[in-house]
Order: sequence, then structure tokens, then C-alpha cells
Amino acid sequence: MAEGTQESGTEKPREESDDSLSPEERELRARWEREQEQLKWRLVEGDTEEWQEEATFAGLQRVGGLDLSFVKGDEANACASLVVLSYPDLEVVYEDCCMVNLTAPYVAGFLAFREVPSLVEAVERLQDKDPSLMPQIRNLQTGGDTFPLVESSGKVLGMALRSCDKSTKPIYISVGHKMSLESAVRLIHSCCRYRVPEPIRQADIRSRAYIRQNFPHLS
DNA sequence: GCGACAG
DNA sequence: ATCTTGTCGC
Repeated sequence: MAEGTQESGTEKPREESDDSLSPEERELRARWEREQEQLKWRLVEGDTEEWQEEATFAGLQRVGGLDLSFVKGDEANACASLVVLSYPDLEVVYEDCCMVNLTAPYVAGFLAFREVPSLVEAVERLQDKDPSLMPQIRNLQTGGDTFPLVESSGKVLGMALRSCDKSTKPIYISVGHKMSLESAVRLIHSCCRYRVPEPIRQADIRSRAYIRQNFPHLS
């Protein structure tokens, strides 16, 4: 099962300077950097699934989308959502929204350490409830505008894509675990009704709706 | 003058 | 991330 394709951005390399950071923040950051180094070593690059070979992705039936939406003035409470869409129809066949309390702080460049644990829990809930709906690929919106498309070594890390016809603003795709960049671009493109890939878009819309419904704005 | 850091 | 409804265009 392939996983981890993500939308991300790119513009300029991240700075090395650690000027105004508290000791705690530096320690946390250092730990996360070490962990990333370990994870990087375990990353499986390239396609490993049969359906990735097919030009039409025949064999791919379920695509997952994950996202988090936050409560207005709250840094810790958010709604984690997991949606599963049929492929290639892109109809939502499963939805799970759940309030979570985040402990890890947001640090640019380390978003996964803050958000992924809650998303993994959502996937585990699905595994318990109905394994047959488990998506064969999971999409998450992350990334951003500040990491390079091309590594200093020259290795290509990501690609800009005009997801839908009349969209001036590109989205950025990067390789996923067990998925080549080429396949990722092709797949994401085929999942776009609008600029934002439908799985991610639905996850975002639904988690946001959940927040609005359960945390009505005051004043 | 603001922003310069992905969410 | 969040602050936001209707409106314009295809």
C-alpha cells in the first residue's frame, strides 16, 4: 500500500540560523531533526504497487485525504479528519471527524510532528471500524512554500503542477513513501476537480464544517 | 512600512 | 491554522 503523497510548496531554502529560539525549542528541534534523519533512511522511493504502473491507475479504488482544522483562538484543539474517496469517481465513501488535542508546537519544517499523530489515530480507527475501506493511498496537505524543488545535490524533490485548467497558481507535489514523483504528479492531477486535490479538499471542508458546527462563533 | 516560516 | 458573504465569471 502506497502512502504519503503530499501537496507541498517550494520557493526558497530554509535558513540555518537559530537566532531567537528558547532552549526548549532548540532541543525539540534538534530531536526532530535527528528523527527526520532516521525516517529519511527508511523512506522507500519509487513505485511498489501494481496500480501505479497502469496509465489509468487501474486497480486503484480508494484514495484517502487527511487534514486538520483549528478552533479559532485555540492553538491546541483541532478537528482531525480522514476521508476516503472512490477512484476514479472521487465520491466520498467514508468520513471521520474527531476533536484532538495537540501537544507538539508548530514549527515550520516539522509540521508532521505536530499533526501526523492525530491523523494516524484516524487511520487506526478506520482499521478497526472497516478495514475494507482502507485507502490504498493517503493524501495530505502539508509542505509549503519554502522548501526547494531541487535539492542542493541536484536531486529532484518535487514538481510544480497546474492542477486544473484555469488555475494560475500551481500546487507542488513531492514523492511519497512507495510512490515515485512521476506517479504522484499523475495521480494528484487525476484527483483534481478544482485546484486543491479532491481528497484533501474534502478533508479540509469537512473538518472545517465540524469546527463551525461544534464551536459556534460568539459576539 | 510590512514581511521575510510550510500549518 | 484563523478572520468571511456575496458575487463575478466560465
